[in-house]
Amino acid sequence: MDEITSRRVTTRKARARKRAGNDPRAGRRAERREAILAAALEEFSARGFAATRLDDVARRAGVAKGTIYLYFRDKESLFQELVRTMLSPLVGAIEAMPKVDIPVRVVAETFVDLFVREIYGTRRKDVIRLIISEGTRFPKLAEFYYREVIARVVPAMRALLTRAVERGELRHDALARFPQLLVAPGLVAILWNGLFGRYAPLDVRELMHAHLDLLFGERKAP
Amino acid sequence: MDEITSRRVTTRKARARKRAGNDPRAGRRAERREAILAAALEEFSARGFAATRLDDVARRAGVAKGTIYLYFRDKESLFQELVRTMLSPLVGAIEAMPKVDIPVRVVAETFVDLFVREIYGTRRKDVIRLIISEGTRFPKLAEFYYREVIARVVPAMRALLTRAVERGELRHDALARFPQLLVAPGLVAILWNGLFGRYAPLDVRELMHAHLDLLFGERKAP
Amino acid sequence: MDEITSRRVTTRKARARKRAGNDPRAGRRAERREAILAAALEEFSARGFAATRLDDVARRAGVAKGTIYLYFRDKESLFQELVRTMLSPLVGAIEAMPKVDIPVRVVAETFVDLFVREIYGTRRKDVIRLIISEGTRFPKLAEFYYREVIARVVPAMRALLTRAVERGELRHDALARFPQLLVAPGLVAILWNGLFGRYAPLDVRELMHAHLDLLFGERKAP
Amino acid sequence: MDEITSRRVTTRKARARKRAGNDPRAGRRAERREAILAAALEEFSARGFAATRLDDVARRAGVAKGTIYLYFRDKESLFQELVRTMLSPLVGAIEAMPKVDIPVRVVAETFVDLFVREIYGTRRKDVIRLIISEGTRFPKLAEFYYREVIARVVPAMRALLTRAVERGELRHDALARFPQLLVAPGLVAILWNGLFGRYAPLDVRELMHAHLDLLFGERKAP
DNA sequence: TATGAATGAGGATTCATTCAT
DNA sequence: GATGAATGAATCCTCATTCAT
Repeated sequence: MDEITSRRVTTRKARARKRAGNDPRAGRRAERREAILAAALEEFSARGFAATRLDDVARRAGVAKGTIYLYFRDKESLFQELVRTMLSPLVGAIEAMPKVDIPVRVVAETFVDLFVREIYGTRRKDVIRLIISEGTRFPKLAEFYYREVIARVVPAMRALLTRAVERGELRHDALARFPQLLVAPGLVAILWNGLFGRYAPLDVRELMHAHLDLLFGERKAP
Repeated sequence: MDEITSRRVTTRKARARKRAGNDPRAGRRAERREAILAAALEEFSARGFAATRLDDVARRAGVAKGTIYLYFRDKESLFQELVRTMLSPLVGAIEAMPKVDIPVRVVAETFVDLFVREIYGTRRKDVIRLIISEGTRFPKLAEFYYREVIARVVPAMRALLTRAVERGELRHDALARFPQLLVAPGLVAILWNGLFGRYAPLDVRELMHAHLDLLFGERKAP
Repeated sequence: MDEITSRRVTTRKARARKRAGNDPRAGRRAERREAILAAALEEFSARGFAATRLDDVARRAGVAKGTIYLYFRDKESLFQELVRTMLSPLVGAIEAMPKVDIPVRVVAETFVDLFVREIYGTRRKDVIRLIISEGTRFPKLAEFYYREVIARVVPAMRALLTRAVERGELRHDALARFPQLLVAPGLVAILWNGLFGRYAPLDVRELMHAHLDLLFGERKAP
Repeated sequence: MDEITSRRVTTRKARARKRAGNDPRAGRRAERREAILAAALEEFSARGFAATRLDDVARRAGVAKGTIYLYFRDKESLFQELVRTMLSPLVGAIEAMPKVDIPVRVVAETFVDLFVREIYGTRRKDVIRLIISEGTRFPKLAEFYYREVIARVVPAMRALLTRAVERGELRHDALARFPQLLVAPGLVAILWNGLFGRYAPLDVRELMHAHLDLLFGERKAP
């Protein structure tokens, strides 16, 4: 992760002030950083990494071109920090996943809801799309995503599902072997709507619940 | 689609010869075109549209940079023709899909096999990845793909599945409402292996059959 | 030379206090100015005028970047004042050169010693190097150096040497016509050690005395 | 020297043609290279490395900005090749220096003439100035110059002079110990005229002969 | 047709200078 | 006075596209 960290553009004095919690500039600083990241997300999502002009990011963020370089080493670093920043809350959420045994259908529904609410319903959806689109050219990014998200979520899901199999709640071990099958439709929905949304929008929630119906049988209430 | 057609840069004389079917240069021409397209696929897949240099495409194809422009209007046109060329055989195959009723499990397995063999097992996988990665920036391409592939496959699948529901072969209409659920794992496998293959390769065939098991219950033979 | 003078950025009040000789901030001000000039010498010497960043000068001087502008109009002005400041004591020393006639060998040795001690042995050596390196791009600076140093030293030397010729102390008028011949080896030593010192350091003192031996014949004591 | 070599921007075919000696483009290529180098010398001499704009070099050479990059990797490489190209004939000349013993005064005069004609009287003078000005920032260049020129000339001179001392032609070993003393005035002339030429031009030939007079006593013919 | 040298618009990055705090 | 964040002009370099050969 070493390279995915912003330069600290602060002097000793400023840092002292910040430690004391009374730096009036810290807030403004954070704000600008946010603005740049938001603008970057917008632009990178619309055009991809290579075709995005930092000029446009700056304009959209309402800062001068040079200002971006006060907050991020370079274009690549901005991109990587964007992804990292957007995903780290998710990492936190994953840590907090239930360890006790819960009916598998409940687990699945919780997971689906989490996905719909926290990813599909937010700009994180765009970040996922960016990782998919640019991951090949940013192996470091793919690795970060794998390590911080995938390598935590998949085993956790697998453990839950394996115990469900053992308890006889699931007929097959298919889902336990391939927890990816649970999210697959969610990812497809993200991609589909990005590409074909204008011709035939796909309702994620409907899609996901149809998916759960297939896996676990009809549910009672919608 | 007007723009997704290559300029034919041929003289009147050449065209006359070609009509007579005795142009010794026609084969050579087709060969070069193939070489350029093959090189383009390689480069675009590895780097994405914007980061690909026509210089590299030319070198890989064994032609001069200027030669590309004798076969394709510009970089964008090369990209679009690449996708179109790679997908058109698929479009043909889809046209030939069975109209009579066949047991749904057989349909699904045939479909999965087709996907694994004709897409996952070929460079078409890379084309799919390109559409996913670059589709946002090439709405015309997304539209082409939607019209020529999606808009034909999805309704055809839906019809087959709907009749299966009517025949009582399927408990739910979930799959009929969202035929996307059938391919979702296949797409995820393509993306997963592209991004995380080095850390944790995913076996498509296994994944897809586990998926079918979930949808239709355990099968007999592998 | 108008531009080779620092702006005095002082308020009326401050100036009043200073006139009264009781400004506690005057010392502090001079100190900072020194610090900036020292840092500037270091940086300009190492990187040349164009490649020097004021950021680095500020950091090295322990002040903020903006502070430099409270003491110097701009980068160019800082550079010019640096040279001027470093050379002015030299100008003073030159004024005090002996007018009476002294044996020429003694004059030469005094001159050589002065050069070694006051130029070669100090940071002034770096200033000379800077004038040589950047003089072309700063005609004003070259002119200042010519007017304040060269145009005083050379005629003075010439006068001394001419009288030595008249007194029969020197066989030729060569040295009188070209007093530059006396310092030439000194300059070469400065440049040589700057460029090739790491491969083959040149001992100035040895070099200069060998030079004097050539001009005047072997001396008695080292 | 590895890095001081231009990229070969030629294909296999082109190189084959060149080997056959019938490439009609080779001449044009060499011409352009010359034009760029000439323009670069002009600009680098006038402004120094950092302050020179490749835009200006291109304009002066009558080529487009991008063309420079077909001949030189980057600005630094252009600079280094410029120096190398200008000095290599000199290196050849040095190799051809007399090994047999010749009266020392003749050696010195030959050397001085060579200097005046081949360096002072040509653009090589500017290259020397560039090495002096920029050498600190281009250690590789200083090293190249040291290795290819200095490390050959100085020992050769020293050998000649040492033998002259042994033959009793020279009273001191001063010159043998410091052959630099022979060229020192030449370098000073280069620098002097670059800086103060407009106020007080220095005649190299006169200066050098005055210098020789000092070293060896009055000469017969001018 | 094929070539590849040449072009120049475009975009990332740097850094002197300004100015609100 | 002092600070250092912000600015944006300036410049290097890349690469799609053209065109003479």
